[in-house]
Amino acid sequence: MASLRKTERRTEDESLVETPDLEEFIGYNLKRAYVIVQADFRRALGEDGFAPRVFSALSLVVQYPNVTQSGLARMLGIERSGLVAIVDELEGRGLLKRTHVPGDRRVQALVPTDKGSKVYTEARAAVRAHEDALLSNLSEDEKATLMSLLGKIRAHEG
Amino acid sequence: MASLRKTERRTEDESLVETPDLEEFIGYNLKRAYVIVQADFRRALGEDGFAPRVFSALSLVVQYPNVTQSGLARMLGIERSGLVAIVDELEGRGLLKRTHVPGDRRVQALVPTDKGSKVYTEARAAVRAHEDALLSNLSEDEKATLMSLLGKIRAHEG
DNA sequence: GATAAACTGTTTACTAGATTAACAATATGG
DNA sequence: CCATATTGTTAATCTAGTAAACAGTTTATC
Repeated sequence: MASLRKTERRTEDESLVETPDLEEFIGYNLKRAYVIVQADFRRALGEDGFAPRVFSALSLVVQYPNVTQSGLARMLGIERSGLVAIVDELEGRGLLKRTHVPGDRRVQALVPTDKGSKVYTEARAAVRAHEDALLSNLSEDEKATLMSLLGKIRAHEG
Repeated sequence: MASLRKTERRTEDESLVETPDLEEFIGYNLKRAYVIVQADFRRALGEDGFAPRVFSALSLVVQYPNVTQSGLARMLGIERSGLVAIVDELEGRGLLKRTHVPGDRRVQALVPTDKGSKVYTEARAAVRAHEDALLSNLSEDEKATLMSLLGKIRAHEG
């Protein structure tokens, strides 16, 4: 009998079928995994929680107070124009303020409110809990490895 | 001096800043990595290449000829309604045919045309080349590990 | 065999996320 | 001073995807 390539297998009826090409592709697997994590994120944060990108923006504003919108967009890897709605939402919910900066009248630095910092800390705990639960079938080592490998892909940023 | 948690570091001006929380989250890293791979996929396949999801659909139709649209949607993890446009595109480009099945007048099985099979094989080569190039900083072992870890996340599918 | 329930492909309406191009206000570098 | 660049913003557009409804058809149940 001819040897089988590792991507081939026998089906119930003994016809020869390769395992789907798709499963060989990192991109496809990345997408499918991302969809799962993202859906669970939303489920975990509930009705009036944050969308992932809003959470990300708040996170950076809390950790880098006085960041400008341009700077924040750059960090998030999105366009300035796309950030406006996100900042509008966070400002509308009273979680940050657009403040202007003495030396440059173009920029408005983003500063978290007290409520923003508090809400962020709670949301972060919820996100951590969601990831811990969802990824409970990965060991700490495996999570670290995954991070590191994703980091190698992210090295192509910028 | 107090010890620093591993997420803390000194900045140029010696103020204490944790590394951004965001970077701790699998979801965020997954998303950023996915954006990069997806963008490179489109760049590599060019103007009138396939969008990732159209490529995925064609792949499955070639490997599972006579799959139904419902079945294909299930495999791809999307809604039946969302698949219609994808199949329309592939049929419009002459890469597959909707054919009806003797025993069930509801379903139309999807069959790749000769052109469809040929075009798929070429596209697959292009996608492999894109991934090989983009992920050239990962060893084969690392790629296999990444696949396996993404698979553990995908275990939550269905 | 009648009737209820379920499934298939489809259309329509909608939402989310994102990009591009343009703009006025402002800042910076020859 | 003048050209160039940057900032935040709006408006138009695109893609990917969902949800709800529908007609046609099949399956299950009584």
